[in-house]
Amino acid sequence: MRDTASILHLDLDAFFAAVEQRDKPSLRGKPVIVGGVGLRGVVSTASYEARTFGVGSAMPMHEARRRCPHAAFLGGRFGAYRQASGIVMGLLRELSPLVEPLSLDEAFVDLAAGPPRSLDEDALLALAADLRARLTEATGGLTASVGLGSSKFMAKVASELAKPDGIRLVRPGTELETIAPLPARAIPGVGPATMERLTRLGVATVADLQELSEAELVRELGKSGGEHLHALAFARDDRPVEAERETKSISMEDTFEHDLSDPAVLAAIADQHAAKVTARLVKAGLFARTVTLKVRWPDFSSVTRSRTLNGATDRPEVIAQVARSLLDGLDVRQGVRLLGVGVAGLVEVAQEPLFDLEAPASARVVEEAEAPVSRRPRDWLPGADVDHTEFGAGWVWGSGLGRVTVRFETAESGPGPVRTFAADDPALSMRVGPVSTD
DNA sequence: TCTGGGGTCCTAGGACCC
DNA sequence: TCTGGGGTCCTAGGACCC
Repeated sequence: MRDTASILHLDLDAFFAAVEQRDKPSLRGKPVIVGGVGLRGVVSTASYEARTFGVGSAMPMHEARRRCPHAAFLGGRFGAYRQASGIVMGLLRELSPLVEPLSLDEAFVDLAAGPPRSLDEDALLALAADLRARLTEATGGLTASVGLGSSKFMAKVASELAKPDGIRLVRPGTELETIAPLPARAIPGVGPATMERLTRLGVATVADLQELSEAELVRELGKSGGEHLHALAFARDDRPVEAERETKSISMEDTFEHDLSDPAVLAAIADQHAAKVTARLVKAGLFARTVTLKVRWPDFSSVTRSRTLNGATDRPEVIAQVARSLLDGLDVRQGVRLLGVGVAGLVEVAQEPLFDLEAPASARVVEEAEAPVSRRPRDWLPGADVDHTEFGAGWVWGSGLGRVTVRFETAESGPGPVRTFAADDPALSMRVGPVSTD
């Protein structure tokens, strides 16, 4: 905690949905839901129009469809989100070198670490207003909420209070009165399980939380969680903004449309996951010592099995072999809902066993994992960018029964016409380039 | 026809070592 | 007629975040 509100937290409003509305003029002002479009998908982001129907993040997609059947349901274009995010993070780095991204749509900035500037209230508010205006300009119409406060915690609380499309500064000295009336759930780190425990202790608000001793909270939540929560309840937070955070783990997992119970099929999927994870490992220039296999059962319970090797590796056949052997130790006859492979214990130098003189993973591995797959029906994900030789740029409105329906419009075009094609129409192709589907 | 995917951090028990 | 005590590593599970 410091005596100026010089920590900034920025949160892009309904980010994924907003990018879709920007690039698809016919969806502006309408409910848009981005998420998994399969049987078992969940909502990633709902536009504010969709939120008025009670649709929110992490909600099962079938529930979202029930609540808001007329919404546009899109699969998501991470290339486009990454591009927009990059523009925003670039603007933040112009303010200060100390920028800590939390995700594609969120970051902290330590304004006291930037060039010499006034950090008084008016100057900070002007800076935030200017930032928001430039952000909207640079991203083609996205909006962000900005919070300013004397700590990470207060900046985050402030941006939450500013939503959507606003600015909020919590004046140093007013932290306690700002947070006291908020629900305890508003404190980052208090999720459903912790809130359940707190409710049993009679806690509903942050003010209630302040009545509990640190010892009581430690007894209920453990040492780390209890001490941390007690401090935040009194707005005590001196965590620094950290620009560089090293990667601790890399993983890939997949929930299947239907549970799988064939060991050979599962082993093949484990291999594929291992190859993709290794490709990312190699791309990052890292080597891993621990391989983890994750399985979710039909009842949604899950188990993990891990093995730590003597040396660190970046070879896909090694990681795949370990994943397979971990899978061998599980009885999959009951069915498997999700299979994941991950690596941890990451280091920057190979520590292969000395007797193993083979070179680290070849470029071939990376190419294989990244090579574009041939076009299959499932590539016509709703919302994906396509090109037509005659009609130009458009996006997938829907597909099925060997057909794909496309709306031809772009961010600049205004609402455009809809046409339907055969799914294998050679005139139609997935768009490649910076805004392609990820 | 419930409940994604990519992460981080914490806890707890057992092995192992000095 | 027993059982010390830290520190570290590994494994497994769980809470939480976006």
